[in-house]
Amino acid sequence: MTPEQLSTTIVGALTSLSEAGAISLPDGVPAQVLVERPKVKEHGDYATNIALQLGKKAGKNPREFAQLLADQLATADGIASAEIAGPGFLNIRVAAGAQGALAPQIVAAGTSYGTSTLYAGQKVNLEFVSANPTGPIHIGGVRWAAVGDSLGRILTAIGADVTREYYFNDHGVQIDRFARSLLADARGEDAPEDGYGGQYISDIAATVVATVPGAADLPDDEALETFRAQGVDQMFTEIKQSLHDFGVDFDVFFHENDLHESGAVDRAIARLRELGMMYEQDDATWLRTSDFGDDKDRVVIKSDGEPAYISGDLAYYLDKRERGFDRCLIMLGADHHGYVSRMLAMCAAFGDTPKVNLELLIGQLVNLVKDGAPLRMSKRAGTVITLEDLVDLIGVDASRYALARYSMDSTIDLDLDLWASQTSDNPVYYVQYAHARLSSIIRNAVDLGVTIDEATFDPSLLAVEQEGALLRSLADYPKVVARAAELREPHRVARYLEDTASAFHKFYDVAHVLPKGDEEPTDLHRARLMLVAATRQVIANGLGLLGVTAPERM
RNA sequence: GCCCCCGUAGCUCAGGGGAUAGAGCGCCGCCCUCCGGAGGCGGAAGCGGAGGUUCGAAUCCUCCCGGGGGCACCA
Repeated sequence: MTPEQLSTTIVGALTSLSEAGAISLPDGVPAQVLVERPKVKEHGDYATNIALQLGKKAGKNPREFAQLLADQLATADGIASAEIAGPGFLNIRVAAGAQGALAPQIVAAGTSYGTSTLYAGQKVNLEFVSANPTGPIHIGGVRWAAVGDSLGRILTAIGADVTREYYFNDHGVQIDRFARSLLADARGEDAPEDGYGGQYISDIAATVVATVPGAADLPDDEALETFRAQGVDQMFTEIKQSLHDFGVDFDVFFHENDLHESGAVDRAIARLRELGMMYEQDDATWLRTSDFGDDKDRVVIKSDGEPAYISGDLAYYLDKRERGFDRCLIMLGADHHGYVSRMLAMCAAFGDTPKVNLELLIGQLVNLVKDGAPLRMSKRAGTVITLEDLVDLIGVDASRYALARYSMDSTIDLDLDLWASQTSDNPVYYVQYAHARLSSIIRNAVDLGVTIDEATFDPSLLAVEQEGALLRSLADYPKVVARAAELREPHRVARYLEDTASAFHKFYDVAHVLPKGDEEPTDLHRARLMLVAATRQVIANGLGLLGVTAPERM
């Protein structure tokens, strides 16, 4: 009995009551009802507020309505009891057998447990990181790498066809500054005033010189072009490698340059012109974004005839839509939130639906704390902490978990001493430890001759309170995944895993799974082992969605 | 000045309009003849403030006070 099944059961009961004329629902019987887990265990396994919601509409007081529903539910399969509480809550207890039946289902489903078809057939483009190749990925980008990749996994789990995309800005003045910085370094000159600093500039400059001997001695124009092309290439290779080592692989690296060279920018502008969304003023060409909620209109072609930055965004968005993406998601840092309204307006100007065809996910910044003080300087980049710095300090698993564990709406302070601790308590180890412990039990079971078999499994044996609690936690998983996907909130998966790990430890504390000493394996041992196997599967699946390893041993 | 995010336990953060607001860390006190004590149990401790909507608000709305980040014919 999962919450979804319970919801269906309640809908069935409402239907019966309605058909029997016991209640009259002006709006009809709802397709599903909210079933939640009470905070207080005395309130039962599940609770629903449906009587509070429908009572008034049905012309009855909520408690009276709840009583009718409770009586009807009492006859339903899998329901042990239904009691009215407070103003009209219905507290429901599920029969032990109905609850335990989930365990073998999870084991049979394996890695597919928790997946669904909510987004089946939807093509989703997920753009994240997209850092300029002028330096290593810094801590802000790392958050999007962790969260974005996890979100991609979660959306895939609900059936979406996800493309991870990195918008590679190789077009503008940032790149020029980068090239000039490299050249200056290679020539032993001071870095340009507006240039990039840090050891990595020297490293890359040296690599360029090694690849193209004499590059620094070329005439300025040629030298700059060589350092630009080679440097961007080097930097980008490095970025891809670090992301790959971080477990993040993109399907598409999209070059901004291509938009300009292919005429895509011109086409996008022409399209908007046809739609009547453009006008000329002060020798510039403007897009009417203020018609769609933006503060003011935006210049698309500057008075000098050059395209403004937004022109690339227009073309890029149109390109994604033409590639067949129903939903374009873009993850940006809080320092870019100013773009949101103009981007959504741009989407509307094309005749699309903002927040459906185009969604901008804004995430807040990350501060790192070590030894109680903010950590700012990188060994290699000098100015900011990089992805490699973070991985060196706490490892890939802890990095990904730590960054994905918090709501993106929160500015977070990561205590590196906590996340680096491998022997002390630390949320990622708490969850991984549970997985290792579960794996260990399963290993030992083999030695002791305890086997799980769906045919002989008796769900009613899982009657201890902690077993029920753990089963209910496992039953929550599909909904947690669906909700994390729909809200674009991967942190829900991490929090769920912590709750489930806790439920497991509580179970483990009171229920011995394997035979002690010379004891012969019993049905109870086998039933509990089934629960252990199901729990291990769920935790492994959840960690997989976060891109964190599920260790068999630690 | 305008816009976005945040303000919940000593710290870092969860909390789909529901009942007695949770977790980890830290602090105090307990629990190992047996499957991994990297665990479990108990305790102290909290929704920035004021109004409003609602049967019911940490959650929705308004204002105020704090903190962070943005407001180019830059990219």
